[in-house]
Amino acid sequence: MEPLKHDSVIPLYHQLMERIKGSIEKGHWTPGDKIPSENQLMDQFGVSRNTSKKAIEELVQEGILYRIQGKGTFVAKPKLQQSLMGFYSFSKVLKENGLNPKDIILKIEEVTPTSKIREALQLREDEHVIEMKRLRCANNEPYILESSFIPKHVVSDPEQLKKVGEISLYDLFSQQFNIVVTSAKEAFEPVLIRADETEYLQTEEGRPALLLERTAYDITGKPVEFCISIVRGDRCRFYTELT
Amino acid sequence: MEPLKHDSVIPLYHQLMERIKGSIEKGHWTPGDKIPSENQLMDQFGVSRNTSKKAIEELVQEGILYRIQGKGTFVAKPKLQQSLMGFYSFSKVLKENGLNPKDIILKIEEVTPTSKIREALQLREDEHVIEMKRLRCANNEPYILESSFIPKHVVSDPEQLKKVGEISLYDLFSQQFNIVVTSAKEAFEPVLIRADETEYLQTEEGRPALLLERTAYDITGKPVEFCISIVRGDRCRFYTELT
DNA sequence: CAGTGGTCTAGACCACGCA
DNA sequence: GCGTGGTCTAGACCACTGG
Repeated sequence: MEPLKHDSVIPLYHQLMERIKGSIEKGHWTPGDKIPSENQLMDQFGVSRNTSKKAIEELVQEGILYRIQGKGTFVAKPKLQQSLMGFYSFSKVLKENGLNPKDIILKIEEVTPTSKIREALQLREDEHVIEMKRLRCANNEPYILESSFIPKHVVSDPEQLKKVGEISLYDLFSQQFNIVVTSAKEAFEPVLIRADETEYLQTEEGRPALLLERTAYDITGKPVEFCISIVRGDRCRFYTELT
Repeated sequence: MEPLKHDSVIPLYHQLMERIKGSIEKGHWTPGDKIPSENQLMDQFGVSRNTSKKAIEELVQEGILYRIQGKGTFVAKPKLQQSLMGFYSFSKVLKENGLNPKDIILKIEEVTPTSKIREALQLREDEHVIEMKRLRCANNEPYILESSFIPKHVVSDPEQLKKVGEISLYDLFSQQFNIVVTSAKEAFEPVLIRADETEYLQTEEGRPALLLERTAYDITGKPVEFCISIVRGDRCRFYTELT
């Protein structure tokens, strides 16, 4: 391990943060693992304890680590898994109650991205993406029609994507492709159900729906998924709190 | 000013945070004011610079203060005023650009609340509310049709509500009724424009729109406003970030 | 230039979790 | 009892802002 640059314009604690994030990215440490203590980092990188502490505290602030007094510092689960766990990827969507979620994969194929998708995923002109189209159901009723676009270079084996029936897409990213989704941007607007969507969503043309666009980013800030969802308006209600 | 308790179980930086927050609450310092520097706080309260720094940094984290290197530390505006400022009350709604917002007041009158409104505002059976219905425009085009329901007991003089043309409702609450709105809950869902709304929103029946319901709370957690908005779907796009 | 916040060091004592 | 994180001190040098 290279030493930190003590004469750099980049603060030591910031360099140390990058090292720690790097180790998580590379998979040396995974969620739940204990990372070295403040004293160990201090010796290992030749900084004071306050500096190693500051690096850790910032990462705790970012939700990447968590600490337990007397025990140690640990790698946290990606935040998105906390809020987007299991079913939809949208933050606070829910229709109360214990839904029985189920996904039907409609297609998985390599496509040429539209310019909108290419821009969102920051792709070069010639790069392809994998499109996965899913119908997301709860209690065997369709709620969401969703297409995920994933840069081809992040999906080592598209066959693996079929597993999204069993585990969530972001768990799959982390386990199969070694990509941890840590943040996302969303935009949404109300729309009407289109004729070609009625078949899947089992509703009528012109009914209210929400169009949701999400771009998901890995720990380095690189976009790894662009997702377009049509959400049935009669079955979902969205909540937020402002504090 | 009493000294801090150096032998308390409560950390010094935490006590100092309380003192600073207290000074803001009591109005000694108001948004934009410069507060004492780290060195001044250090001398004044008999702590080390790192301790006064930590207190300030925590308050910056909470959004109560902000710092500018070389200039000083300043009191920030309340968070809700940052996100709900001026025009809509919804957090991240915007259609980019410099809108020229304008509200048209359609009516202000005392009404008997529906059970839904009574529940949201936690009212007794016999309590009345003031309804204020507004058409909210930008660049002279209607965007939002909005009804605010306010418990009668918080509005000492309904005439004052007419001022919402000039200042925001929450500024009015604070200045006229001495109520500081500090949090809110929102729920939204896609709907279709109804016939009776077309006249105001200058659009056609059946077009996509967003129905937004917001309950606003004062600093004690008491609900002070329930608001129902119809937002034109073709003119607004909503953004959120998940981090 | 003096004052501010930003970074960093080298110490210290404490409360907590665990063996 | 030892290692952990939590708090705290007393210094230091730096970059930035303003007069």
